[in-house]
Parts: sequence; C-alpha cells; structure tokens
Amino acid sequence: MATRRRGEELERAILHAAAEELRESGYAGMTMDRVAARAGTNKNAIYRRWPHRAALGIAAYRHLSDATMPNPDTGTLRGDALEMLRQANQTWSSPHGVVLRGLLAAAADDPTLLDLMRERSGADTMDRAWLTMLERAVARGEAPPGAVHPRVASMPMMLLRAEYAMRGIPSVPDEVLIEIVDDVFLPLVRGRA
Amino acid sequence: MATRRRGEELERAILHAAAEELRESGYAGMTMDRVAARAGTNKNAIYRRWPHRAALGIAAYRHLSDATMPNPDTGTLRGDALEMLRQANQTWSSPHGVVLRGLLAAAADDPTLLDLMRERSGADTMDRAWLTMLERAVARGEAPPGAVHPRVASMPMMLLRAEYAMRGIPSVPDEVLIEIVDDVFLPLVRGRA
DNA sequence: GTCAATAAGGTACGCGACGTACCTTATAAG
DNA sequence: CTTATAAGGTACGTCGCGTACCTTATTGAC
Repeated sequence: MATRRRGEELERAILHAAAEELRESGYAGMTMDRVAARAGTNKNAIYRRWPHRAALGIAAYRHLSDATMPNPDTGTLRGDALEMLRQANQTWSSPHGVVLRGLLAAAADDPTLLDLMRERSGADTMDRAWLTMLERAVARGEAPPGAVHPRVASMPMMLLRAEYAMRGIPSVPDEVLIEIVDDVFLPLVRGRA
Repeated sequence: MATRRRGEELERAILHAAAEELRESGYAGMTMDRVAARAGTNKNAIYRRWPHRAALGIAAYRHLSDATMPNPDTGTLRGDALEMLRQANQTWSSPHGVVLRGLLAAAADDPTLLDLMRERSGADTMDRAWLTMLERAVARGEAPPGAVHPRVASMPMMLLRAEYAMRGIPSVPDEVLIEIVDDVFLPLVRGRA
C-alpha cells in the first residue's frame, strides 16, 4: 500500500464498499466485518464515523442510486400519472428497491432512522413532481383547481408503497398501476371539482 | 410441578409466554430463551413446533388481540369512515400496534411470513367492512353505485398504514384522519358517479 | 402390569455478528 | 523535530439463534 488513507478519502472508500455489499447481499446481508475488509480497513474506522450498522447502511444507500427524479410530460394527466407509477415500480422492484425495502424494515421502529431515510430517498421531491403534474393538468383544463392538493398528490405513491408492503417482494403488476390511476386517482381528481 | 405437560397444553403455555414477551418487549425484544424460561420449558419444545422465531412471533400475536372487527353505523358515510379510521388508529398506536409493526418489519422480506401475517391480522375482513359501509351509503342515496369498489374500500386504510410507515411510531393525529376522509375518500366517492 | 414408542427436559455448544477496548504505527501540523 | 490526531491490528465480551445429544417421564398397546 502506497500511503495510508485518511479523512475524506477513507470515508468514500468505506461508503463505496458498503454500497457494493448492499448491492450484492442486501441490507440484511451487509456485515460490518465484510465492509471493513472490502474497504481494506477495519471496523474501528467505520465506528468512528457511524454509530451503528443502520446508519452506515442508510448513508451508503445514496451511493447506490443517482436518484434521478422523473418528470414525465405526456400531454395527459393519465399518461403522466401512469408514467410516474411505472418508473417508481421499476425502481422499487429493482435490486435498489430490495435494498431500500430492507433498510425501511430495519428503520421501522426508530424515528431517527426513518427521518434519515426520508431525506435520502427523496420522497419530498417526489411529492413536488406530482404537484407540478397536477398544476399542468389544471392549466390544460383537464382537472379542477381543487385537485392541486398535497394529499391528492401523494396518494398514488402511498398506495403503491402499501401494495409492496402487503404483498411480498417481486414487483407490482402493471394492471394494479392502471387500477390505481383509473379507479382511484382520476376519479378523485374529478371529484374535487 | 405436578406432572409434565405435553401436546396441546404445553403449546398453549408456550404461546401464552410468547405473547407476554411480545407485550412487554415487542417483537425485537422477544428472545427464544426468555420465552422458554417463562413457559417453564426449554427451547427444544419450541423448535419442535415452530421452525424459527418469526413463526412463533406471528403465532403468538393472535393470542394478544381478540381482533374485534368494528362495524360502525353512524348514519353518514363520513361518520362511518372516520370511526373506522379512528378505531384503526387507536389499535395501531396501542402496544398491540407496536408489536404488529415490529412483526411486519421482520416479515417484510419473506413472502411466506407476510401471508401468515395477513391471515392473522384480519386485513381481508377489514376490507369487507368498508365495502358494506359503502353499500349502506349507496342504499341511502349518499354515494353513487360506482363507489362500491375494492380499491376505494381499501384506500383509506392503506393511507393510514403508509402514514405509520413514513412517520415514526407514536400515533397519527386526528387531523390527518379527517383529511384522509374529507380531502381524499369522500371526493373519490363523489368522483366515481 | 409390563414395555416399547413418543415426547419433554437439561445442558451445552457452534456460530455469526455487533460493538468495544487497547495498543501500535503512520501522517500532518506547528 | 515533536506532538497531536487518525488509521491499523487484534482480540474480546456479549447476545441470541438454532442444533445436538442424552436423560427422564408419560402414554398406549399388548
């Protein structure tokens, strides 16, 4: 080894190693010893930076995903909404999604960790995207002004999340997304006239 | 000890002990050794009946709650819906709810366990209750026939669940329940005319 | 009433994994 | 050049799950 890494550089190496472990084994399979070994360091260096495994897992998660926020503009509210849900469904059923759900499960009983998760997972910017989507629909005369409402905007994603939480892992079928849009979301928008 | 317990009797004793542990320490704090000790037996007797901790936890959960299904009839759809949500909110924020959420988190990555959970937690009968609620509203002329729809019926509970999953533990404030009913559920029912 | 089959009790252990303690060694800063 | 700071090495303590193996009680068949 040329020289001994410290500070920033070492921290990045640890996060990188942790992210790889997450990708390969999920959060449940990510062990501190393996992360340390993979980063070419030891557990001390990790515990000097993060208080416990969960914190490292959450911190490493951002290294896994670029969190590219979709912003579809298909010309119709229905098309936009379906596209948003499909993108989300794809993310959640990908390996990233498996990791994310593992982290959520681990954080479930610790509000501190949940807050960290919300930051990292970009749930807030997601709600923003839905709101601007609704605003565009109102501008087109496709939806009544009353439809621009935070609870309306967040509802479809919440239903999707709940779908994942109830059923097992693999992926939510496309018909369910269509039902969410056609049987729930659009009628709700209409009903808020 | 008078005589050595076996079969049914022993099984009940184990489940009872496990339920007590769940109540006192939640699922995360329920250890096999403590359950065995509390039941006055040893781990063998447990592992001969359940393959692992999670299975015991789920089996013991039913000993904790009587699962009394509410069926309010306040005369208005709004009143019924609010009452349902309030009851659910109370259950979920009680000690039982803490246990339930711990179990859900533990089962999150195992479809087998999730199925067990759904059986035990009576989610299906819950959806039934919402559907009959909607049917009553239709009969009163308070809602259009199109409102009787499984996704409409399950939506409010799903939103409540998601609220718990996102925020931490304690309890969802009543204003949120009111928003779910007034800003989402009722407009949706209206919109399905 | 005797005797096998079955189930419970006792005890110990392997193992994986978290988090900690303590010391040694390199690097940076004054 | 010296001293503070941070990294590396290594070994533990602790918990808790799940298993193995043997001893002891109970039951039911003969």
